[in-house]
Amino acid sequence: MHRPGYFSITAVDGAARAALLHTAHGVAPTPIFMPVGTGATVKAVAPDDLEAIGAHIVLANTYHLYLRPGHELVQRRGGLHAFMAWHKPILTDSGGFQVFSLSGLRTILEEGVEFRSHLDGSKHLFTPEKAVEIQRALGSDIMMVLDECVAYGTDYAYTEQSLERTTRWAIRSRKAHPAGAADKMLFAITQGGFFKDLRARSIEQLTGHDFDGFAVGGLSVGESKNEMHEFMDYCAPLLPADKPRYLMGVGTPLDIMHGIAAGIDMFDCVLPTRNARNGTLYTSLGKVNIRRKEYAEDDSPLDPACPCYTCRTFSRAYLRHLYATHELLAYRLNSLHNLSYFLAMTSGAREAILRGRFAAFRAGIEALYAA
RNA sequence: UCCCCGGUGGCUCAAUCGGCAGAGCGGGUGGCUGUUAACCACUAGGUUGGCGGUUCAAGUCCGUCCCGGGGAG
Repeated sequence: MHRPGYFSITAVDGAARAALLHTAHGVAPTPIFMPVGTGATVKAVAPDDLEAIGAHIVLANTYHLYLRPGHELVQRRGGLHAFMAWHKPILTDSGGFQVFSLSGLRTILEEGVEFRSHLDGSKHLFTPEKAVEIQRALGSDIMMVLDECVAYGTDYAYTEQSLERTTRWAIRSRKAHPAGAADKMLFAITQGGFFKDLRARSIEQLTGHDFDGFAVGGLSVGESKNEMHEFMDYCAPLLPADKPRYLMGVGTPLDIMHGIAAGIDMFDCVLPTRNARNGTLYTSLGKVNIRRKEYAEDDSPLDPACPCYTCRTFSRAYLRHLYATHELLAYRLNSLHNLSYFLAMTSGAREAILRGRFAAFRAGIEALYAA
């Protein structure tokens, strides 16, 4: 069976699940890590490299592409897949998080959110309908509803008011893009800050409607690890078991293992790509800061257990040299490796779930990053 | 030989009228979670070319020597 939106669970291990998510551009195995390609590019990495290291879904951003180069321009080029030459699934974020992170330039109204471009100060209005329209024009496979992500520390009253509005916006989004329309999925985003009753209410309201998947938003906004994990554990089981569950913006290897254990299927995070560009690399031996002097004459591969091009071909000494001298190749090789690592880690988790051995797999990852 | 310009952290250079010697880069290290991030932060590092003088106080003013650059002869 192959139809976009179809989500078939193949195996369950504790709360962890292994499944297949069908989209108009192919089937994605979960749990999955989705590299972030905000501006229609996963920074420093070409699509053929992404495919080679096992990426199945790439993220792009409504806010950024709407501002530049413009969603209509992308549509005239045949949509994002053709434009960026990535022919597997694309998930687009709605711009809700950008509205949050650009706070100060924005005003939230019932109708939508009014904001000023960080590029030229021009004024714009995003409504839930507009966000859907933009994402359809981009040709996204998985669209996200416009939501409001409240800052860590937001009080109960505002968080409650905000989550209710996010629910109303989600319902308007679904009306703008009815279930099953045009082979494109639409995911709702649950909110509720750091109040469990509000989290439960948000989930209850949104799961009462026919969305193709459900995301947990509003985590990794400055809270402690313990709080983040506590809320992952709380929210995941409340989400429908037969739909994909997506934890937005998370996270570190430990966070992802925790999420998978809680029953999350999808993750995205800038960490592997941003940290790669900033010199922090994830390996089977733990984190490696390639800037450090101790690697200056280290002829060993970055990660002896990693089959990626970077690790097969270059020494730590060379990678350190490239980074220290600001050579552009450093960004590509480091990004390629970090993405490889995250993708191998999540596909490894999937294999472990299929064999009923996820707990042991998770323990192995946790041992590497024990604080 | 004379004239002019200069000598300050590893490098390139700031420092008002004489008033707590700084920056950028480089060095060492940390951070980064739905990307305004090839970014941000911390830290080490000084006999201000030498010697003497004036002054409450000198990188700064005076004398002298050394070094570098330019010019004249």
